[in-house]
Amino acid sequence: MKARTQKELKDLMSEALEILESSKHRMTKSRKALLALILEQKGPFSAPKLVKVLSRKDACDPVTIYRTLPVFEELGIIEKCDFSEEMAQYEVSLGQSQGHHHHHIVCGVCKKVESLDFCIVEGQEQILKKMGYTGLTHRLEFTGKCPNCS
Amino acid sequence: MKARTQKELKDLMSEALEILESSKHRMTKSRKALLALILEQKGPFSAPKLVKVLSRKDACDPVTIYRTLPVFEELGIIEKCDFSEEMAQYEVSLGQSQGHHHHHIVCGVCKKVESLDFCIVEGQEQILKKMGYTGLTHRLEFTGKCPNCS
DNA sequence: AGTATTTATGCAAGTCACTTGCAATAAAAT
DNA sequence: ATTTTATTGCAAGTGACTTGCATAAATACT
Repeated sequence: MKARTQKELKDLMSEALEILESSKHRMTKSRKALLALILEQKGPFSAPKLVKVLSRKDACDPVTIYRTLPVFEELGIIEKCDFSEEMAQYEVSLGQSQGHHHHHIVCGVCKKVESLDFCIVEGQEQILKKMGYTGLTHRLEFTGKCPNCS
Repeated sequence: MKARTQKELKDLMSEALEILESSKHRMTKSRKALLALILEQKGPFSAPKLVKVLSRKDACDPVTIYRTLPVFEELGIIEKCDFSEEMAQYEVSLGQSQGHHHHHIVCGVCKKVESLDFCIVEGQEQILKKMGYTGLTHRLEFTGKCPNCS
């Protein structure tokens, strides 16, 4: 994922502000800082990653970050993307990225994450439905060496 | 997965013993207990699950379990099955189960894990190969409500 | 069998991601 | 301006897992 332009950042930020306001949530200093950092992420991000940046700047406490991310998730500002490894990963779900079901491929060497825009798994869920399962979701992650590292 | 029969247990145990002996590894009391417990698991299992049983019996220290599982993994006795959630999960990779690529579905309610013996993802990896990726593997996990919980 | 060699174990302590309780603070609402 | 209520930060805790190190127990050696 490429960096967002200034305009995109501004738009996404006000989109997020609106969501916060129109729910019973408050827009605080910490949340502004967190939101700004989240929006400038080039790819998926984890809580510890945000913690490192924000507590260095003394912008907000780690606990606040861990408590705010689920709030943002609930409001649809970010969503968990489950190429799980050892910690929770999120990505922005505002703007054009909204609601777009996709998977990732992670390079085992440089750890770069690339989003794939195709998914052929959904068809497979039909089989599970026939088996009696309901409310199906899935998580698919590819790992390999990216062209650069191969 | 159904429970293994006495005979299967015996066979798998001696298969494991052989592997241990033919490498430079020692067969100790702790490892015997751990191995026995692992083989009688009906489905995937985690370190903490084994810890609970074995340290209650005073059969072996938690640390030993955490140190032994990677050894067993390296020897091909067990393998990680990555419907990751919050902790590492393993399953036996000896006997008929050997090398059989498959995925799981986890019931979000009762947490029951079922193994699926189909996989249509491998074809999708071709696309990634064309993109220049090498050494591809993938991890696919389904979540839903099982027939009982639906 | 008895001893040397080397692997494996157990304990204590530490790390890392994440959570919880609670009093203090700061946003909205009035 | 003051009340109301959401939010924050600190301290402490949890759970999975790791590391260092001295002791114990397997295998190898004589």
